Amino acid sequence: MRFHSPAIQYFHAVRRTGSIRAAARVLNVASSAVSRQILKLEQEVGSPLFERTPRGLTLTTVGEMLARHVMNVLQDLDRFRSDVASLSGAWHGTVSIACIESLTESVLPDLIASHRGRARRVNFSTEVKGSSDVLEALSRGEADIGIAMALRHPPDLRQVALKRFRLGAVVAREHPLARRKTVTLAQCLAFPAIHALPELSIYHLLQPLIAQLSETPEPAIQANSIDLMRELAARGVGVAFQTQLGIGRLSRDSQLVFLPLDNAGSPVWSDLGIYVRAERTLPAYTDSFLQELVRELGERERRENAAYPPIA
Amino acid sequence: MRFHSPAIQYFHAVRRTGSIRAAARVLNVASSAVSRQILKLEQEVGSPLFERTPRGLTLTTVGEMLARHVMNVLQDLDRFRSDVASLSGAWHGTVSIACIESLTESVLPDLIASHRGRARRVNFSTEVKGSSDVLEALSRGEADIGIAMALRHPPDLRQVALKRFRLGAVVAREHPLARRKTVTLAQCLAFPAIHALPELSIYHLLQPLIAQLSETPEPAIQANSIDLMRELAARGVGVAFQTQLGIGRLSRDSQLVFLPLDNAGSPVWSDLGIYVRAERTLPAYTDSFLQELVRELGERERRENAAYPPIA
DNA sequence: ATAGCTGTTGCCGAAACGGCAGCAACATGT
DNA sequence: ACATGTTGCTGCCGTTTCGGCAACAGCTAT
Repeated sequence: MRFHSPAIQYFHAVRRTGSIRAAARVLNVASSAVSRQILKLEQEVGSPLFERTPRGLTLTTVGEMLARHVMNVLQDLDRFRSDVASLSGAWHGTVSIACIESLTESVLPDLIASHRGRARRVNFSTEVKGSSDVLEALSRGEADIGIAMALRHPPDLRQVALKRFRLGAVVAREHPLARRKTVTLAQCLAFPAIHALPELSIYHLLQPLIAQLSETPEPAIQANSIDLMRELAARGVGVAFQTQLGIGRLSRDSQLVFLPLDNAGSPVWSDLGIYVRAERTLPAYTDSFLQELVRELGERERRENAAYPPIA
Repeated sequence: MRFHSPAIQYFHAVRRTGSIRAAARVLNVASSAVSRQILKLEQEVGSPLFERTPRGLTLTTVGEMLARHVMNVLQDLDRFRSDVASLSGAWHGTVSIACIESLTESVLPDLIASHRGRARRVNFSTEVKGSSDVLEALSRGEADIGIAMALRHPPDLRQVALKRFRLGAVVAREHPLARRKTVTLAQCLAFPAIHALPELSIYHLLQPLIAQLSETPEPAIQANSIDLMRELAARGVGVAFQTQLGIGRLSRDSQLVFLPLDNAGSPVWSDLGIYVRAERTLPAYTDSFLQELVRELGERERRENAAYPPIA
């Protein structure tokens, strides 16, 4: 099923690989063929699409516009294909997800497992990144669904849902704070703290609050892995900070305790956004998973906010 | 600028014309070429796209799916072209509008005239239809922007805005009712009435209300032209019904009087919707006009509802 | 200088495309 | 009933486009 002109597909490959010869290898054709199609395209558009550098090719402004068009075309072709396939009962395809680390402990594996229980022939491709990288991967068409901290998102992305989770301190069961219901940041920082590095968005949530405190002790440990921070907290090394999403199972085993943060009487929210390319219609199997994802996150938001009601 | 394979464009032409030979005439190619491209497409998709009848070709289910894809591709290509053109300062293109008759008296001509005053090279193509035909033309890709009574719209259309206007009686200045501020339907029907035929949506707004009345006299005149109905009312033939949108200028000249309907103490609303194909990104020049249209209709809605405040 | 990478360009065979004329199937009008 | 107009489809054949091979110039790193 290859109705679109080779120029379109070659251009797409060159954009992804950043090189004509690399694109030719991926496409299993000679590099000269790719080169010629690109030159033909540039002639038809009337303007260069790439800047030629000794190391490869970079998109020009017009090139980026064409890239957007080509992405729309190819993604919609995918959708068409899946529509035709599902007409004859074949419900299969690959859902590509880019998300931040908080989802990997419980939300995402639970959802994927249960979804595959029902739809065996839907495959998944997941990639864990920082929030801004998630959005970028989505913009570049490298993922279908993105889950990231809800920052300002570029206009070519659509925020499907926005869920708020309370940020809290995470400590081992034996920790002195563990018996409390909520904690303030100052109370936490009286103990050794495990802080996120700036590449994690938790850093940007907590930093302004920490800056307001009169006394800011040196962090005992800094890390860029939610997983590592959680395990450190479980071993009693110190107080870590994250949403309860990231410690679901361990919390159930009662090794870890989650204490929602109390910031001068109000909660500290961590906003999670679900994103999709705006100029796109998702294939049915992808949309189906997206709906479940939104529902599940909404359910977790409801449960957690019921378990930890707003501070009066 | 013809990057897309001939198969795509030929298919599009065949879908529009409903015939291979007619498509060939439009495309300035031999019918055999078109026939072969369609056959090739069907072979690649693995399923027939058209049903062959002695009179021409009709889309199959798969064909409609492909038509949707092809429409997305070609409309997005248009947008890409306009994006590239506007990069070099050339802001031109054609805005295609399908709308109901109420807009033709004042709203649309005013807007188009003022828009062309600022952007001389943006052309317009307008087509007046019934509400459901407007939506259908939009779905088929025959128009960019649709304005219609806000009925249930198909899922492939997006309602950009929804504005409510009061339905009222329209009478000549000398009419006995002309001195009133508002009128009830019963009061109107005491006089000869000019009714809309079922093909106009006003019919479907008024019919349920008329059915509730104990006494329903025969309509003096039935018509399917807003324009004609207005002119008849101006000549004192009877009472016509419409929103004030349709009688803007004549009302200013005081030949006609608009009397908002009072239905048991509450207004009778006529909802106007502005629609766009959902799976589509509009070219910049089209979007610009759309914004103005929404703003202008919002402004009229505000002004009219201020002039005729809700019945206490 | 050598080796490795980049994109581009002649040359040539292969594949795709399009035009012409003719086919069968069906509808319409005399 | 017959002629004439459709419709889409199919050999045949020339033209255009595409792709592979090999060679080239430009640049980088060793």
